[in-house]
Amino acid sequence: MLKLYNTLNRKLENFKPLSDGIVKIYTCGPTVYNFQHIGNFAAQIYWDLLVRTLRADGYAVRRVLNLTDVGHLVSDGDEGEDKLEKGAAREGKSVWEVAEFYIEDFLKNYRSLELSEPEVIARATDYVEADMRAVDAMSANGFTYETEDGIYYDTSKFSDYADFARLNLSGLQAGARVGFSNEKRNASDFAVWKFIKPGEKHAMRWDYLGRPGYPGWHLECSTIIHETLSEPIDIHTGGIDHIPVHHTNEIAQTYAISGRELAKYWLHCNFITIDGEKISKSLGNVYLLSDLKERGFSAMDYKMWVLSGHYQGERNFTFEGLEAAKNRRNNWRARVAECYQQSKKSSEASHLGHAQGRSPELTVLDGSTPADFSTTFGQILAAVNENLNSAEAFAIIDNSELSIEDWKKVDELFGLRLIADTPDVSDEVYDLIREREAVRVAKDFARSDEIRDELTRRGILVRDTADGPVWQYVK
RNA sequence: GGUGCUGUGGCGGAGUGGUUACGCAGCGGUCUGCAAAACCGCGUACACCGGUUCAAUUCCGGUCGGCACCUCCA
Repeated sequence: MLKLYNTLNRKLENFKPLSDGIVKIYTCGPTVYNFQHIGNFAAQIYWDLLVRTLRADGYAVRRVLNLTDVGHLVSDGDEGEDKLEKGAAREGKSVWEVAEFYIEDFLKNYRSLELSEPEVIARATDYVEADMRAVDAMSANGFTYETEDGIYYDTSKFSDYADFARLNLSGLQAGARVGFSNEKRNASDFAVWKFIKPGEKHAMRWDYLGRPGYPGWHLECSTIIHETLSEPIDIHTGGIDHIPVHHTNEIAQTYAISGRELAKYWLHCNFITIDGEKISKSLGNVYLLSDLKERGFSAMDYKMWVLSGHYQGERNFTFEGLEAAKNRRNNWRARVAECYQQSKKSSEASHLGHAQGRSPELTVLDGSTPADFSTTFGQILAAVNENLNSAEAFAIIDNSELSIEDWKKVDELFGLRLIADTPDVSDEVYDLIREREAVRVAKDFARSDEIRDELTRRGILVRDTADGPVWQYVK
């Protein structure tokens, strides 16, 4: 039974899909005006684990990921800059080109992390017509009002507005920013559509209500869910920073559009810090996956690090920690290589007739359904079912004997490319290993070392053990 | 000010009312032509102060830290 921590009621709950066997998930994706750093990808890794766990549990998953390619203002002051516009100015490109470039980069990195592809990747700009219909609906239902600079959501019309984030609206009032639209009726009101004033620069613009404008900052998620999955959905994921504003507003919008609940379960991941500090440009600690690669760490090493902790915990990234994750993964790969050698050994043994008289894997089938969680992989899956506790699952992997079939399942569950990155070696290499052992036993150490060097050149490390030589890939 | 998260051995990081988490690194040993690895063993962690309890790292209260969000942000 899968258990998840639901932000909706701040409790660990047993997961039950809205309709049997199918799980609808929406993930808040990146804003594509810059490179995504490793913290952004940590979130994607956690949500990928969620999807893979659900699939391992036998559910069909339908997931939508959005890409925010509509520019939004940097600040909510009237003269704020648009991030995409800013990026475009910086790079001498059009806003559309900027979005395209960073979407490509995001997807490239996303795939390098072996993250399962969402069924729908929705670009916000493809849903602007739908945004307009959404605003129409909210207005028709009496949730909006118009000001000089846009259409606003009247949060006082949604009595549950503060519930999700447990907001203290009067406190919000006190802290309200001065100089913000004085036409707003409530401090928590927000724009669902913004008008572009005459003379104002804004490359992305759409005509609506007889004037140019663009959708509000939070609208796309409500709209995309409405159009693709249709609310209510099972699970909505995002970062903890989304709780107070973005997700609160999504819930409010969806209620105003259809009167329905948006999602049954809300999962929020915590942030990672780097060397104990927030990831920020001013601190100069914004690492990209490409930066890690330059230091000799693969995307899989990073993923291994992310999965060695928990999505709700505050993680502290250090290169020392990454090194540990990398070593651990390499050790697992050596174990995969050992599986090949075991099966090779036993097939050779049986070829020589040594294994006669007993069938090696005598499985007793009594026709009953096997108790999934009693197997080695079952224990691993059970750990992950406890609110995605991959750290616990990793400890089980460390302490259990895994067959090659188990490793395959582990790869399916975590997407760590353990097998793909650890192919069995060729017969030629096996011959070399055998030859080396033969000459070594004959005490021809010169020839033996020569062969070892040759194997090293091919990336193969051979260790001499009491049970004969064992190979693994050079780390 | 508001909302949360968090404080575990050198580092990372789970978990639990009484039993070894785990990984990485380190140390000692075995093995070994060499090498590397492997294997075995080792560290008596749970911020502090109280309370509950036969027993608390694990529950309750307080204290002191650290961090994030509240403004686009995973």
